[in-house]
Amino acid sequence: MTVRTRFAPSPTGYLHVGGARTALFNWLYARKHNGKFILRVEDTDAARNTEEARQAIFDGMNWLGLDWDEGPQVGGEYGPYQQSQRNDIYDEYFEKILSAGRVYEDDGAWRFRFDRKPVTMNDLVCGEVTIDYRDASNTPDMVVKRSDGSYVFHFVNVVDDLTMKMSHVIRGEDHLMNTPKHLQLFEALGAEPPQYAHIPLILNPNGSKMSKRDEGAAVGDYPRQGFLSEAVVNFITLLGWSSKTDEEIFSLTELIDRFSLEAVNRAPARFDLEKCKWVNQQHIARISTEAFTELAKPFVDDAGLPFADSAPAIAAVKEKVRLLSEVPAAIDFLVTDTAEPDPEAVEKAKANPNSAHLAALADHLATLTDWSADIAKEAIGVVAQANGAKPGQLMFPTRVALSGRAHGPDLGDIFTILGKEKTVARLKAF
RNA sequence: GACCCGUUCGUCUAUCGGUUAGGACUCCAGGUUUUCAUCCUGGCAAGAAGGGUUCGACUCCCUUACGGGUCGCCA
Repeated sequence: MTVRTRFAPSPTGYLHVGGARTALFNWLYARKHNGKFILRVEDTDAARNTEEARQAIFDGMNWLGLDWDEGPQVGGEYGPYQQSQRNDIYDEYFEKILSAGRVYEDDGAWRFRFDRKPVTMNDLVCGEVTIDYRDASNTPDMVVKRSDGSYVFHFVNVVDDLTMKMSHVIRGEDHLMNTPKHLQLFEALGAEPPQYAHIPLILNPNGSKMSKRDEGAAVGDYPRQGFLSEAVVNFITLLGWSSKTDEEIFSLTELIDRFSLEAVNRAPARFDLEKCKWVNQQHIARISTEAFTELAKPFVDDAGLPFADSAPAIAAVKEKVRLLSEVPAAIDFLVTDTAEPDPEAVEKAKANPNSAHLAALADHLATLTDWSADIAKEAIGVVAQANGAKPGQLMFPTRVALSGRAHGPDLGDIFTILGKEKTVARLKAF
């Protein structure tokens, strides 16, 4: 049997992390088992659907690197992949349950008559779960076709999963109680249901349900906040899944290799932006300097810094930032003369007695004929010794004088990028 | 309210009856880096509560508490 999984978002808002993780787990499962991953747009709620939301979902999926084998834009043999275009199919399947006597009219709408019996599902994550459908007051017959003739979610979802030949349905735990309904529909249609796996929801740091406009909720915000897509993928996979080893930094292909539904947790996980940033830093450390420079370019451009001059500076801060968005503020003093110094750092440096030797250092550096990181650093040692100080003690004042910051790139990099003239000038000015 | 699912350091998690309950983030302290960061070492910190079952329970069962989910002619 071929593994076929799907992500079935409704285009009523931006792609949020919960949906992204659902998509991701389906994608990982399909890729791991050499199956197919299908994207299906559940746009039956005409009033709430928007084209922007549709595009946001595509953009989010593309950014995360989750490509689909069948669906909008790529087609496939079980299309169309938008529910708004599948009405003939729904009519056809509705006719089946109608002629089988499983639906009855109620106020112009059509309700599906449940079999009054306990329904047991064998969930790949939650295990065996039984819901008792003998109690009709708890499980009233559901509307499958509205009085305006349109079909409701449960019906179209099942017909689509059936006709699109889904083998596994991995979805949020909020659908767990819907599953018996879907199982009954499959049974009424005489079809074999897919395997279900309900994954726990993602919660806010305070334990409340994560929803729109909560920090970190919108996938679309991550690129402009300076996250790498692989880092975000890595992090949200860790929310509810574990490799069972001490490792936790994985590339997309490593995740495919290690992913399994058995290792998915049952308890909801809270979203921790701090750890997400740390994961991002780990991924930045793993990519090449060239790749990092390219990724940082938009941020440098947006900050109005000249990218052409910035490349060496960007390379110098690769190991210093957690987010790409931190790059401009980390390099501005290297590529412009107008960067605002940090008053706290300046004050601290001025209070440092070794700052008194900076003038001597400037004079000494000015006499040098060759210029390199090593030569300049050696000069610090010479000046320090001449003034009865240790080389290390002169490093901090020099750093602040040149950068206006207490933290930053390696001093050698600063010397090299600034060059002799600017270095001497800034030391004197300080 | 009814029905489901869940509950290990503040957070993400390992543990599938016998461990000094391990790792990671955060925080703190050292070390490396003649500087900053990275990095390394160490530290703080957990089995919701109460009953069983068992020679032995974080692990299995029950109860309670707490958290989440679902109860639409939304998806």
